[in-house]
Amino acid sequence: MPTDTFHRLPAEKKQRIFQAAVQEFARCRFSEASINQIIKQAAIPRGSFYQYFAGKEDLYLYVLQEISKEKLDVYNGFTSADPELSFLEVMEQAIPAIFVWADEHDDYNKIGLRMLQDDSSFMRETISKMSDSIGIMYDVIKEDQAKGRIRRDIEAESIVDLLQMVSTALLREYFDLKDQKVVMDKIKLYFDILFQGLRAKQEAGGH
Amino acid sequence: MPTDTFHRLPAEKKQRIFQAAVQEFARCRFSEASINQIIKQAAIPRGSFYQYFAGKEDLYLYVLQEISKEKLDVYNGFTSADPELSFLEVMEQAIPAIFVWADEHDDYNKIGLRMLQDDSSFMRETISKMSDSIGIMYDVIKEDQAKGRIRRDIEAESIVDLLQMVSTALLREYFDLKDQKVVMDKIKLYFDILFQGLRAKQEAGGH
DNA sequence: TAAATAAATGACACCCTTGTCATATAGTCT
DNA sequence: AGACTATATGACAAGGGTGTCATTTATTTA
Repeated sequence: MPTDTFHRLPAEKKQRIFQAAVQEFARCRFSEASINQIIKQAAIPRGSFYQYFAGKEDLYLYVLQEISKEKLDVYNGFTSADPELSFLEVMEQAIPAIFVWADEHDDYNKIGLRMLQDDSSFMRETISKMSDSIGIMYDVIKEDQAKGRIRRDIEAESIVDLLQMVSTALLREYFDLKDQKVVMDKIKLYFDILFQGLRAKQEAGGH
Repeated sequence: MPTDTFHRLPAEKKQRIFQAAVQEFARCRFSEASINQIIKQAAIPRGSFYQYFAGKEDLYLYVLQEISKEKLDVYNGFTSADPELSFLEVMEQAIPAIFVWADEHDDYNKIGLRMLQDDSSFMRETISKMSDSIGIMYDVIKEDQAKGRIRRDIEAESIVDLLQMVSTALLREYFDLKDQKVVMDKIKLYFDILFQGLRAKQEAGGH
């Protein structure tokens, strides 16, 4: 919750500060991010910063909030696809698209990864408050389980958790590694293994 | 490579410094670890530290080296098991044991996890130099593939990579979370899914 | 226009960390 | 003991970061 003063600022200045913050939070973890760097980059004096934000936490939450607004649209785009497709099919289609999108928002995704690298109590709380957007997956998975497309002996919650684990690790590599093509291949392969492990067993062994 | 002076130190003092370093590197990432804290904890004066080590990197590598020595014995214990068991069976048996061992070496494992949280160039180099111990798994997996117990359409390298990904994520949770029993259950379940996805398809659908 | 309210600004005090270095102390060798 | 080498030690300078506050500059309101 930035100050009223901040909200009253001309859009250009607000944007300049937002950009500087995004850049800094993408550069390094929250705990290591420096207000000094941000105000230097945004070209605002030290005193002004504290007139706009209570501190680093305040700015960070503002940045996340702004990014969430943009992200929401993208999520909606994926979920409102053909409802006849199974969860696994949707995922198979969505994964490349998600990574393409991630490519175009390098800074935002870096911030997301940095969140996972930081284990301060502030970040734990922040992360736990953010993980709402995944809820959408549950229903689709449960439906597939009802239709006998996905193993019923595993809770949908666990499936989401495992998929998230692997996704996160892959996303991390995607940004760390030079050769992103290699990671794309990994993604296809590893999800194939996971899906194979998740698929309900067929009566007759189809080959 | 600590100084000769350090090596000539009485064992008790060396141990005191090592312990203090382990504690600090378990407390936080390398980049955030403070020499000040270490010398305070080890109760040695500032000047002495720089008489023993070139700097933080030097101390860190020394600590890793000492830990590696201890770790090696444990790895050997696991790998010299019954050679008749398949890789998946060995893993299923080893996983609980590994986590029990991890429990007893909380500090060392925290250090390991902190390594993954740190993406300085120093840490990247250090990590890449350390990942030798996994090589043992390849052979076992390849053998299982030859025997038709594991899918042949996936390279052993990839399998190790995927298993490591999930293991790392689980290990992280294991130490972050209060309720470690929950994570143990996750471990069983997720590896079950992975193994299911890795298992070579049988001709007739058993059950 | 004068008074009052809002915003901008940067010097300052304070905290933490790192690496160095001159000096003091201990140990060894002739 | 005298000389010479090996250790120990903590004060210090330098660098970076944070939050505050008295003061200046705009803006608005009466």
